[in-house]
Amino acid sequence: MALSEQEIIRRQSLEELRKLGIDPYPADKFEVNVTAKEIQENYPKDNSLYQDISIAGRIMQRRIMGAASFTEIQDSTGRIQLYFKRDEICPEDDKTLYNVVFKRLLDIGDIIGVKGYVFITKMGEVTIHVKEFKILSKSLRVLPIVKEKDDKVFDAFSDPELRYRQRYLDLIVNPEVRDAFVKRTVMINTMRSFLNERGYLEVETPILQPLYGGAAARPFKTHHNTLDMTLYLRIANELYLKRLIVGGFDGVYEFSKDFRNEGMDRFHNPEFTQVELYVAYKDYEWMMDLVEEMIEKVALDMHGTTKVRVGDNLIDFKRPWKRYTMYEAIEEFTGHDISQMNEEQLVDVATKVGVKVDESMGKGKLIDEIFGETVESKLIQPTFITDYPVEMSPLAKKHRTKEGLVERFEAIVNGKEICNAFSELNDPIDQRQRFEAQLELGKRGDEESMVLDEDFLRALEYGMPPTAGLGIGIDRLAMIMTNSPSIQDVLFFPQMRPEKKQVEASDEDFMKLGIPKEWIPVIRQKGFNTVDELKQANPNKLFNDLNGMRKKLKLDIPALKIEEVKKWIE
RNA sequence: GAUUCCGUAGCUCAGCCGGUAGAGCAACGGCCUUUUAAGCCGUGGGUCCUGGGUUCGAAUCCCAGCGGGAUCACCA
Repeated sequence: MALSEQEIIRRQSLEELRKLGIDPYPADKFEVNVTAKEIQENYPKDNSLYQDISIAGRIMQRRIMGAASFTEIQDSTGRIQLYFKRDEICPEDDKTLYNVVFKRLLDIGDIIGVKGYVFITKMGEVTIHVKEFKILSKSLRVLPIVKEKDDKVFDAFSDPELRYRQRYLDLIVNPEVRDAFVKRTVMINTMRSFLNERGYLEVETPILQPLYGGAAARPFKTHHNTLDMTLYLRIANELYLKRLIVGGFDGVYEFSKDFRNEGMDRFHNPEFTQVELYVAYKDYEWMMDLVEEMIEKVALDMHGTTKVRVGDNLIDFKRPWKRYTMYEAIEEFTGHDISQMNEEQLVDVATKVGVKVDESMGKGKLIDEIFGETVESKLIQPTFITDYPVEMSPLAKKHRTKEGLVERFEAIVNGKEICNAFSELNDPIDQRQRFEAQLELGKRGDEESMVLDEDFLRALEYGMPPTAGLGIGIDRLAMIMTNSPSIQDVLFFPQMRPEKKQVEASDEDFMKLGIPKEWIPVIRQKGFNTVDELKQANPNKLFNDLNGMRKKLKLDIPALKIEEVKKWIE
């Protein structure tokens, strides 16, 4: 890859440092005894603090004025200004360390360690007066420079493609990105300790599964060589966790990466995270209480309040949340009471509210579609929707009193589902029939219908206690809790198409054609990266272009002759 | 997968009624010993995403491709 002018200069600086006996990548540790944040917070309150400090970070800004300079470094906690004074850095006659190393060979992006003391400048900024500094890592690429004044950001590093492909850069340059990810971890930690406090066991179950189950989705398929068999990446871990309940655990949970081979958009990434929880001897009513309590606690731990701003909405997670049955919700938002309707009447309502109806849709699917079309996006404040049609919920227990429904709920926040839970179906004979009904749906053309898992049925036949189960979409919840409009903002490395890798000929390949070494950079500069590309060039044009570049770059090498050029590409 | 918008210097962007490119920041050379997206003077830096086409001439117009965003479909 051809280097840009600035990259070449940085590599030259690197060499110069080495010539001066400075290792740009030293091996020894650099002891840090304070962070930028600690200084910013505590020094203004007590000016006797931090008079002998050692701190390290990345240079983010430099203002050089003759014999004194200000530099900002950034560590993992934030930024702080450094004050460099020539005669302090270089007390003797030799001013190289300041004039050459600091002023010329150091760049924005380099990582340095400094020792000194803290003071406040005339402008009122907490600053470290540097007594000595050490280069800890030389940066060879130019950092995008984001500047800020009065809360206005200049030259923001905002190109989504660059930000997602080079998340490390995004994290260096955009502090709010870093915050969102820290908050995501706070969220997960809160949930984990909430569940641990209740005595539930965190477990791990297979990601590679011979049968995929527990949800309705298309899987990723892979192959195990030794066993010579197809394996699937899990789309959920439900069926394995329930096997553990059969095995005698009272409560198990798993934070799991699941994989679904479906479309990608701002709410979907092919791999995503869920937490699933199963608790024996409980039901879905009990689980609703748990969800409310846990999510309220998440909001409090993350924001110190139950109220969270998400886009234009202020969402309040304070308990208790609203609860509707699905039929009530549909009636409230559409005026249609569908609770007693048959398939034909449902098709009629669905069509009226704008659902595209097709052959493969059963009664349950129709109700689900009507709900999705008319209700879901209108539920902004946390709301539980309960009692779903049995056809849509092959793993949920039949409702204790309502025919055709199951004991299931979803929590909807900001118009999106964040969790799904039920009283788990533990009747093995009913479960077998439900799987068989799924197979029927599959035959009708539903690509996401579930497959029959014989071992799971065998486990149920041994007997599973009544159990409440829950799945929470961690990424969705993180989006809401961090006010992120896209799932890509809460995943460090969202899925992307791979970058195009350019094939390039080596210097040797070009030299084999008889091209003098000093001309190779010129050829690359002209955009010829492979021998083939070069051979396809018109020799006269190539000859002209190369000599033109020689002139433009004022190269001190003899001009090419047309015969030479022709010989290369014959 | 469909529709639509976008792809110019390291970054953010202008130029797009066709005549081989500009600004700010960053870089380089000066001046400046507490500055504040520092300032001032000067300099350099570009396969204008790729490939075709139209044209005397394309960053600019047309077509195709690649990459990305948004919306829709599937889904969490």
